[in-house]
Amino acid sequence: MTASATMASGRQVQEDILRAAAQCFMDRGYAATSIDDVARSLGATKGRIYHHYRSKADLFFSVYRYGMQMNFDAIRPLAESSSDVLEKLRNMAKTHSLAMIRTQAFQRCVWEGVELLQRGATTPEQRDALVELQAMRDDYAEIFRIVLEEAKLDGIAQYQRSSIALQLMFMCLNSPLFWFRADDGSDDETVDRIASQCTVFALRGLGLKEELIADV
Amino acid sequence: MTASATMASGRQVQEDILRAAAQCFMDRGYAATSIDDVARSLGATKGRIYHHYRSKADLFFSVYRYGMQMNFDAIRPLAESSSDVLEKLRNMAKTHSLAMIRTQAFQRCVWEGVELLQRGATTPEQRDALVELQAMRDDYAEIFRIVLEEAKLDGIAQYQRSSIALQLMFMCLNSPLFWFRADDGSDDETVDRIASQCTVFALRGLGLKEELIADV
DNA sequence: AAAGGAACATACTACCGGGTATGTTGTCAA
DNA sequence: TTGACAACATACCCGGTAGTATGTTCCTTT
Repeated sequence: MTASATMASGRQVQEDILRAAAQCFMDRGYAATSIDDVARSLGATKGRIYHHYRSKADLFFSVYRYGMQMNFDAIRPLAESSSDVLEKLRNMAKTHSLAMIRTQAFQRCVWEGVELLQRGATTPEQRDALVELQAMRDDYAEIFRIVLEEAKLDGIAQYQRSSIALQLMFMCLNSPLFWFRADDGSDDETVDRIASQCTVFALRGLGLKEELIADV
Repeated sequence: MTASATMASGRQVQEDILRAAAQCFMDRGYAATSIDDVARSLGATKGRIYHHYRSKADLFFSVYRYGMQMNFDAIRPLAESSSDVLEKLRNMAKTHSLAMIRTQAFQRCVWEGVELLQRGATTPEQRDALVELQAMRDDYAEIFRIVLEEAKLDGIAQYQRSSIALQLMFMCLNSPLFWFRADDGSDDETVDRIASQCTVFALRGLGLKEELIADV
């Protein structure tokens, strides 16, 4: 009983740290965030964090992984559903955009993690960790790419280079990451409207006809 | 003669520093870039840079301003032309996207500058400088917004909230900033094709009919 | 109840990077 | 020719930060 309570609170502590870290990394960026910042936002000190994570990079990577895991959990059931391509594409796009808003801090860390790899991650171990996370992210994008190609074959979507089309679609769906502020109008209604407009824009961009998008 | 030569080389030196700084800031981000990095990439030392710029922030802001100036120079003549709305919108969008690719390093700094302001810029003076630059950027976006609203009134474009539509359009046009690599296929042909696809995607997203986009 | 360890806090080190103070060299004007 | 200044390079200072080493407290297990 006490053991399970301890374990549960142990997990809770980890999640608290991840959440605080995600927020700090979003607010100031990876390089400009100090471990002390994260600890202070928890009302704690370094010791707390270094007890659970080996380094600043390790903490950041955990945030990255956690964010990607949430994305997979949200999208995989939709991708594996038996809906037709159109329905699948619309659902996945909308769900992804909603996830970007709802888990903004984590997804901003994912974004910066991608940039960290594009640049030169310092140590080789960090590079290895980033490469693995990047592979996770590529797998996620691959789910969308497959649906996209199928939509193109069905004549629903039209685009030239599929890699660029994928990038552009994600740019639209991810867009709220960069300008959405959680404090102003963060009721579900508003959030849904924002995600809708982003999704419609993305699907239009992919060449979907207006009547196929109307109810998004 | 020698005086003008000195002045000219003086300007050249400034531009060299700005270019090197833009590249470094793009490669590693503002916080992770040291003045020594910039100096080293110039085959020089700190002294060279601090002789021309008062601080790291000042250097960064100069890169920001220089990048925005290039954007204005490219877009203003188009916005002031007597073309109809459709032609104006297409030209401006395509030109902007091309500029993002061609002056990538500077535009990445503009992007990060916007983020720096959204976050809390340290000193008040830095904040003031960033606010002024942000105003410059808002003025630039305003040029596009006006054309957009006109296009909507003409029934050419369709969207809900114009602020979000503007964001989404820029996200698409700016997209190459984040995945384009200058080293691979950087011939004009390829660059033009990329900008085209981004522009088509953006215009579609804004609700333009297919026949109005065909020749972009 | 005693020992061992989990879960931290505190105190410290080492280094890096922004900024400055000072030295050096070439150029130009009087 | 000389002094003054531009255009740097060199040497140095110092604050901040990642990481570590060492307490301290409480809980759990036997």
